[in-house]
This record gives sequence, C-alpha cells and structure tokens, in this order.
Amino acid sequence: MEHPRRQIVLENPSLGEAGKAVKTGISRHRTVIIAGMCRVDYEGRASSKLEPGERVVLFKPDGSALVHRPKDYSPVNWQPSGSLFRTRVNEDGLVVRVYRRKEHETMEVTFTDVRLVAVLDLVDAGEFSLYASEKDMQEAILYRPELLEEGFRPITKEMPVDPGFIDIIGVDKENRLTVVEIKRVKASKDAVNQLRKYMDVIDLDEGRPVRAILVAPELAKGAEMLLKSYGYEYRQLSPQTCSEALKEKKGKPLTAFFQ
Amino acid sequence: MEHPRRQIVLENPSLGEAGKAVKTGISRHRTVIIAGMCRVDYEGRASSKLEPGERVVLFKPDGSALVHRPKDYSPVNWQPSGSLFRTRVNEDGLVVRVYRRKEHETMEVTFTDVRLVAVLDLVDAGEFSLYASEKDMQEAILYRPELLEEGFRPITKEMPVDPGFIDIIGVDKENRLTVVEIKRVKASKDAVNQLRKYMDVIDLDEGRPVRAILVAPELAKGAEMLLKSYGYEYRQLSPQTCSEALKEKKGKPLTAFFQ
DNA sequence: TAATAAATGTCGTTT
DNA sequence: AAACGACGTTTATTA
Repeated sequence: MEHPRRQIVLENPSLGEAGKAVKTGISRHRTVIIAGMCRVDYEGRASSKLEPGERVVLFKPDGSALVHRPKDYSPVNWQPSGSLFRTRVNEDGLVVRVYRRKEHETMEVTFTDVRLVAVLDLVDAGEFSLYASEKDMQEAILYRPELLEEGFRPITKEMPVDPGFIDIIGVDKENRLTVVEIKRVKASKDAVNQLRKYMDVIDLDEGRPVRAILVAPELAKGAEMLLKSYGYEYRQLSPQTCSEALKEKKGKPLTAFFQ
Repeated sequence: MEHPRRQIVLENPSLGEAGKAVKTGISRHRTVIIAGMCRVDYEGRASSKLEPGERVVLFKPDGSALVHRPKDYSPVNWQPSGSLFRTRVNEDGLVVRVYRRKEHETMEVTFTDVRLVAVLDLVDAGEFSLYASEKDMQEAILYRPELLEEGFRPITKEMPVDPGFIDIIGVDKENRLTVVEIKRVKASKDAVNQLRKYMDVIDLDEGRPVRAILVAPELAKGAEMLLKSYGYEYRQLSPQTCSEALKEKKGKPLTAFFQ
C-alpha cells in the first residue's frame, strides 16, 4: 500500500488558497515554493525595490528565503537562515514578510498572481564532500613536500602572525627558511601583497635570508611583476593535482609529519 | 475566456514522465523546478559529491542551475549562467548534466525519485533598484561635499591609478589635496591598506602634503590603529545618510559639479 | 562578539 | 580575455 508523503501542490490557486497553503507550510516547517507575479521590497543594510515580474520564491524551514528571477545564479533578493516569516493576504495581494530582528532587516514579497504553490516535506541528511579546496592544497604539500620542491621540509602550518596566518613555513634543501602562500585560483596582486605582509613580519623576527614562494595554478600578469620586484618566487600547482596526491595518502595523520 | 499560460506541473511523476517534462522545459527555455531525491556530482575548479537526499533543483533559461537543500541561503551545488543542459533517463535515474565547456565544469544531478516537476514560462522585466550602495555614497559626497567636511571641493571621481581607482580626489578648504576612500560597511585593515596604496602613488606624483580620509559607517579596531599610524583620517558616514541626501538632489547631472 | 580570510565565490566594468 | 574591485557578499574559523 502506498503512503504518499504529505505535500501540497496548487496550480493557479487564488491568493487566498495560496496564502493558506503557505501559512500551513511555514508553520509546519516545510519547504515552500511559490511561483508567480510579485514585487519585492528590502530594507536593511541597504534597501532595494524590485518592480513586478514573475519569479520563483523559496522559503526554507531554517528561515532562509530566496527570490529568483528566471535568470542568474544569485537571487535578486533574499534573507539568510534564522529569519522569521509572517504571511497575510490583504488588498495588495499575498504578502510574505521575512525579517531578522537582530539585524533589523526586512524583505517583503507581495504576490498579485500565483501560478504555483508547493509545500514539501523534504528530508535531506546526505553528506556533502568538497575536494580540491585551498585546505586540500595545504595538506597535500604537508604530506608530499616535493609538490612544492625537492628537499622542502615543512615546519609549521597555519602559523599565526600579526596580519593573519602563514599557510606553511618550512626549510628548503639548503636550510633556508621558506614562507609559502597558497592560492587555489589564479594569484592576483592581492596574493603577493598578502605574502609581502607575512614577509615583513618574518624579516622583523629573523635576521637571515628568507625565501617566499607563492603557490597557485596561475599567476596574473600584474602579480608576476610585483612578485619579481619583491624577489619572491612562484610555484605552479593546481588544486586538482593536490587532490590527487591526497587520495594516495589518505589515512595518515598530519601530526606524523611534524616529528 | 481564460487563456492559461502554458505550464506543466506534475506531482509524483514517474522518472520517465519527469524526464520528458524537463526536456520539454529546457528545450523551450522555460524555468524548470524539480523536487525530489537526488545525488549530485560536481567536477571543475574543485570537485564535490553530495550523497542522496531530497532537494529543490532550479534550471533557468539562461543556463544557470541551482541545487538547494531544505536549509541554508546558499545552494549546495550550482552552475552559473551560460551552462548547457543535457537530460536523460537511464538505469541510475533521471540525470541532468549541466556543463560549461569553456570552464571545463560539470554538475550532474541524478534523481531517483521525483516529487514535483514544474515547467514555468516566467516573464520578468521588472526593474531592480538598489539604494545605499557604495556608488550612492560616492555620488552623495560629490553632490553634497559637506557630507565629508565643510569646504571640501571634489575634483575627480574614479581617478584611475596604478593599483585601481581612487574613489574621490578633492581639495579641502585650505586647498590641500585630499584622497577619499569610501566603504559602505565597517572599514577593516584592508580598507586602510587600499588607501595607503593610493597614497603611495599620489606621494610619488606630488611633492606637497596630501590628506587621506577613510569614509565608512564604522571603523574596525585594528583599522583605527593602522589609520592613525599612517596619519590618515576617518569620517563616519552611513550609506543610509547618503541615500537620503541623494533623494533631495535627484535630477541634477553629476557633470555640473566639475565646472 | 569581532576580526580575518576563503569561496566552485558571482557580477559588473574597464582595459 | 584579463584584471580589478564591490557585494545587502556568505561562510567558516579563531581570538
């Protein structure tokens, strides 16, 4: 015997019917999808006005809300999780007010015509894994220092200094102190400046020559100039390569490499 | 006589029915919503794996795609606009492959159970206006220089220099050259460093004293220290205040202020 | 809570 | 195409 999950799907409902479904969905912490003609007003850190048009609006059980136009990756208006919803139907239409009290932010969506309402009881405990992040690149170099260069030996990772954290500090085969800054995307001037900030601190602490190496899959034109002017070095390395290297080394604890 | 817009809404369809609807929707450049049990694999700049769970997936006519879990503001997987879709039904389920050839990026969503498919012909030409942006702050100061300080006269806006653009250059009431950097949120060390970069360039060009003013609604602790150490100044100003000032001045062209 | 840096950042603009 | 900076950036991490 089939036992269909409780869900509401209304096609071209009246504003009243739609409002009722939305209220039900929100109070029962369901995922609510509304598609239809609406306008949106936002007031908070900035303020915005979106004139009427047809959009897809998502209200999630965690209090996040998204207004999506029929184009673009990013929502035109939104509220992050933790927001509160209030739904009402008045002479303007079906109005959903989404507000965050602490941040003093409000987004109000007013529907004048609803094409679709769906109230869904979604269950999602699936694990999400991301590979080839900057952290992966860092770990890969710690596990296989030859990815940086032959003879390199890491000493510290995430070394805290005044301006932030130095990704990796180590020594090269000639025992010179080496500061490593990792970028998982094409390195820009900013990356070089970041490295420079670290070098300024290191130079203060130590009186001996220190190498600086910028690790990234690509180097922007301006960044290359700046890097050379500082006498720093560049090592091409992609997050994918690092991710591959990590696969082979899975299981060994990081600490083993700091003995 | 009613003329309902062409749209397809299927509740708990078979994978075959769902696939057919999705293919139709994508080929006709409609907005497609699918809710159901799926897994997602992404491969590109990074790579990721999302184990099965129930999600809402959006495919837009401009080639953008979003996978939303029942929580969080941001999609767990996505592709930006310009992507291409390929839909097929096989032994794994209903598979939608979203790829961008140029960037070598692929996202593949595999549905094993579909709770809802909606194919909508959304029309959205509504204008979007954002107020109290950094641009608004800049314009407000150009229109009403006293927002910065009494006697200030702007000379240039968006002055291109080596590291980027100086928001505003002007002279104060004592005719001293003044460099203005604007931030619409609390200014951090980064903002001070940005200002410093501009000052380095200006100092090269001119041999006379130059003032540097950081405009922002708030100043971070570390930023305040750094600012003082450079001898730069801070002017508190909120985007909201600027937005208000602009309302009163609507209509006058900016160029009128550079005579 | 504040600060800091990463992000599959995205998006717009200009060279 | 590349560079550059803003964004209601958001998100995670750490002091």
